[in-house]
Amino acid sequence: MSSREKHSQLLDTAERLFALKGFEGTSVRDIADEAGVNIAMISYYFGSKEKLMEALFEKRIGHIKMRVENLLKDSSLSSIQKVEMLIEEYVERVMRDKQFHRIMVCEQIINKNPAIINLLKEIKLKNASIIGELIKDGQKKGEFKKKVDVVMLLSVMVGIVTQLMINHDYYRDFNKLQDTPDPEFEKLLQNRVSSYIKKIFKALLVNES
Amino acid sequence: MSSREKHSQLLDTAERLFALKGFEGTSVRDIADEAGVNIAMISYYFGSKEKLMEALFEKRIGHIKMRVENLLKDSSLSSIQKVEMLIEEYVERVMRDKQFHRIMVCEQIINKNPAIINLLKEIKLKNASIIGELIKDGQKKGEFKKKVDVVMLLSVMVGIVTQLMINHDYYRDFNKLQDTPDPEFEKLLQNRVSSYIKKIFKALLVNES
Amino acid sequence: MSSREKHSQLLDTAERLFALKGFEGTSVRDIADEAGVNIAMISYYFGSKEKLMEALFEKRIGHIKMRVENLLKDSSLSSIQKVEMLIEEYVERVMRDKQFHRIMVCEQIINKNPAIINLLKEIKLKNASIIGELIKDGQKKGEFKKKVDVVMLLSVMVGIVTQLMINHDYYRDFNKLQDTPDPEFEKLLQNRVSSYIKKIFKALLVNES
Amino acid sequence: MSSREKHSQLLDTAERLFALKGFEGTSVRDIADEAGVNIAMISYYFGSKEKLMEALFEKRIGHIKMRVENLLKDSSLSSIQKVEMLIEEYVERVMRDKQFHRIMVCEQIINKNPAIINLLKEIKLKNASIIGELIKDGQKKGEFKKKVDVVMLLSVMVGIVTQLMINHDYYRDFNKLQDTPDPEFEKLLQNRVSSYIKKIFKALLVNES
DNA sequence: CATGAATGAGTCTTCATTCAT
DNA sequence: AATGAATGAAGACTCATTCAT
Repeated sequence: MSSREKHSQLLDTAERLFALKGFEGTSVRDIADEAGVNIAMISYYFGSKEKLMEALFEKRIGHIKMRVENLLKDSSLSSIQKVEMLIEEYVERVMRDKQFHRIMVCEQIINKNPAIINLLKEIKLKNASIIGELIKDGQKKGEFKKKVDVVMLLSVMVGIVTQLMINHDYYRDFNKLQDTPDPEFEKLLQNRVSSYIKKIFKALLVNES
Repeated sequence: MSSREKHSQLLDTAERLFALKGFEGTSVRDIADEAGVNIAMISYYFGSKEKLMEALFEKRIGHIKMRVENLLKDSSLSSIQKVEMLIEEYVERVMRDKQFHRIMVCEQIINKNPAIINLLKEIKLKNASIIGELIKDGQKKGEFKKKVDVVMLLSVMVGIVTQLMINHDYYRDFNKLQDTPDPEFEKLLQNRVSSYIKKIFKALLVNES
Repeated sequence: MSSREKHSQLLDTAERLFALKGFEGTSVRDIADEAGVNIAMISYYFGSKEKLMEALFEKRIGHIKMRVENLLKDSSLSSIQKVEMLIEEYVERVMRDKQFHRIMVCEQIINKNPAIINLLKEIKLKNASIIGELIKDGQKKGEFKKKVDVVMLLSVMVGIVTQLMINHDYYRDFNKLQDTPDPEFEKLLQNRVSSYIKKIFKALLVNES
Repeated sequence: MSSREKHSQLLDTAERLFALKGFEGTSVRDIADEAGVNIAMISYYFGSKEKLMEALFEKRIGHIKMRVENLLKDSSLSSIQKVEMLIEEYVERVMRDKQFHRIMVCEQIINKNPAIINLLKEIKLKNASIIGELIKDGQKKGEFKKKVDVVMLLSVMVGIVTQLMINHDYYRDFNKLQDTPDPEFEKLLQNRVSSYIKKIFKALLVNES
């Protein structure tokens, strides 16, 4: 196993275990053992357990950033179409990176590590401003309502997705979808969540006329 | 300090610290010290740190149960009114018991303690069935749409409230409400969240006609 | 073994091992094992390895303080007699507490622990001022020379005693005193050191007339 | 940086850090980093951390040897003059190589490394025999007293110098010499120490008549 | 019934050294 | 000859729990 591979193996294992047992509930020994790597490598590569966590956030945080630069420029799309694409992308991303999203939720609640808190604050502000731009654009075009609470809107989207990630298995049980194969259920849930959020956003954003 | 008082003091302190630093991040010594109680009392009263957590859940879990028994029977209210009252009550409850709600979110994600997991599953099923009844009632009366995804609906409500609890301070900053006094801001946020969820529920539930 | 005994046993063992292998060269496990005490007791009793060291200093530091309050008041003694008694007492004390004195010398040189550095500075200043008083008294009485460098004088005494403590075995070998029994040699060395320092002090202090 | 330079750089840095933090308190990584040299070089060049220390002693130990070969032969000088020159040289040497002297004192006290202990024993014996010769010479010439305790005499010199090296800053403070520039104070202290030791040696050695 | 004292297992981290290149 | 990467051992310390009183 090469240096790069070990590095990456450690990050992956850490992500899995942090999501499963929490940061404090996971020992560096657990991570090293499961990654098949010497325990000292964690300090060697990352400096400390905390820094390992930060490295994990830095690796994954790009996945959280709204990638809408191109979207914003595309004049062939209506504002609501842009918003819908954004929702789809976000839902897909969270469902794909469930483990990291779980870690992130807990970390926001417990907020101990200042480096991570800052990283998240930064991301949130950036996302809010991007969405804000998109909405202003829609307002100019007369597509969207005049008064829109951006943070509330984002909280709606993020909250719903997060909650359904948490209720993932429970949703399956309650709706008697245990026999649906995993990937199919994932797709189904993802679509439902997407379409729900879109519906909600329409109700909250679009001028009814 | 009497036995009852110590017991209660320990639970309160544990709740505060678990919400602040997480379960694993909080030591029984921290709890005992801050509660002004001998460390051995935690094992003595509750059996173990895990059992203390379970006791906390058992104490607070009533707060999570939807209290709709009376609501359901009241024939003077329309279904949508009942739903709105339910939303208001839930939002108020979460915002009041923020600390416990924080703990609960993390515990659902990390899910290590089976006793708690079962407790939560039970609660969720019960809540879903109660809401299910309410909705069926509304459907019979023709107020609500035919097809309603109950778990999705609950996830929308819970997700939004949770996310705004997490974003509490960030929401304040972003909307330049730092100067609004604490209790006033709490009330404001609570109202906004309530009215948003109500609006969303209407859009998802009510027959447009 | 009672609590007090363990406490004391740890201090004694620590003193022995610190004198033998230095502070950094001694592990808390070494100390605990040799003291026949659980390793966790060191943190439990003292807080940390450093605090254990500080406790050791606080216990022994009284031994270093010049105990001359009574001496100073005694008007039946001449100033030079007082100085001689002081020397005797100091030499005896250092030779008795060799282990601690060894630790102290190293700690002054390496000076890492600020608490100990301050303790030592304080002691040094106090000792210097006490000796200063004694000397001023002798000067008033015309017994001592006008110009006396107090710190230099103390350094002479402390330096000589320390050096002979260090050269203890070597002195024995060089002077072919291997066959002299331990306690006898100790006494002999102590007397020689005392009388040497007295002689030197006389030469440095007393008015030749 | 050439091989020689790295070698030398490592020795210098080690000397500085050992004097500052002690042998055990200094890690090979510290040394290598501060020397700007790869960590592996220490084992590579010297074999081990202990061997590095030994190399340091071998490099510096010449500085400790009394250099009196020429002095002894010079018939134009009186014995007491020779002794005085020797004292001056020694004081100057210690004050110049303070760092190494600090290390040496600690190493004598802790005595863990047998190689170094032997080296020091050898040096001490040699120094004692050289001084012994000088004294015997003075005795033959009738300049010195009959009975002289050589090791005691050396201990007096070494002890005083060492103690003033340790009390360096404290001496400055106590005598309100903080404003005297560094090199000037060094010179001043060196002169005072020299003259004190000379005075003492005279009192102990020279026949009063 | 209540508790101060005690403990062994576990935590993260650092260490000097070695090895493959 | 020289080194970046790697490692097992050891470091100090904290933990939840237990037990004698």
